[in-house]
Amino acid sequence: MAKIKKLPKNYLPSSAGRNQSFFAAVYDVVRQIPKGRVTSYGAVGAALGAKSSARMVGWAMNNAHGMKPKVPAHRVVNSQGLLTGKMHFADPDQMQQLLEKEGIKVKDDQVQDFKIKFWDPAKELELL
DNA sequence: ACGCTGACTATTA
DNA sequence: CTAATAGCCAGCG
Repeated sequence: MAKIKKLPKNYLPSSAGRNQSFFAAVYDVVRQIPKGRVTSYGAVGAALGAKSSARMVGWAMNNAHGMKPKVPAHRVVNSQGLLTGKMHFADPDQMQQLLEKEGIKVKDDQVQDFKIKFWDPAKELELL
């Protein structure tokens, strides 16, 4: 796997061909999260080589609202499997509803079987 | 340019 | 178990 260190400026998304920003990479990864799976901010960051920048990932999600390519931010939860960012959705309950609709059980803002539903981009996209 | 903020995480008490 | 703290780094005023 090509190791990406600290988000090089010349990071080129799959087809964008344009060095957007750290967010482009984040969105790209988040969009690839399979239906019925979830991942964590730290995992996404780790896949980008910025494992310590989980906040940046979350912050990127904040910017993801209104993105043309829909970003399934509801599939991204914190390391505990908690829907910490649900409050940032148009409707707080939307996040849980979407997850449950995809077959993910959510109880009290917590993803059930989180370790089973967890999708690690760094591992699944190792060939990227 | 400087300081504050934040959809986080891991560590320590 | 919960609470507090430090590390992290890109935006924004």
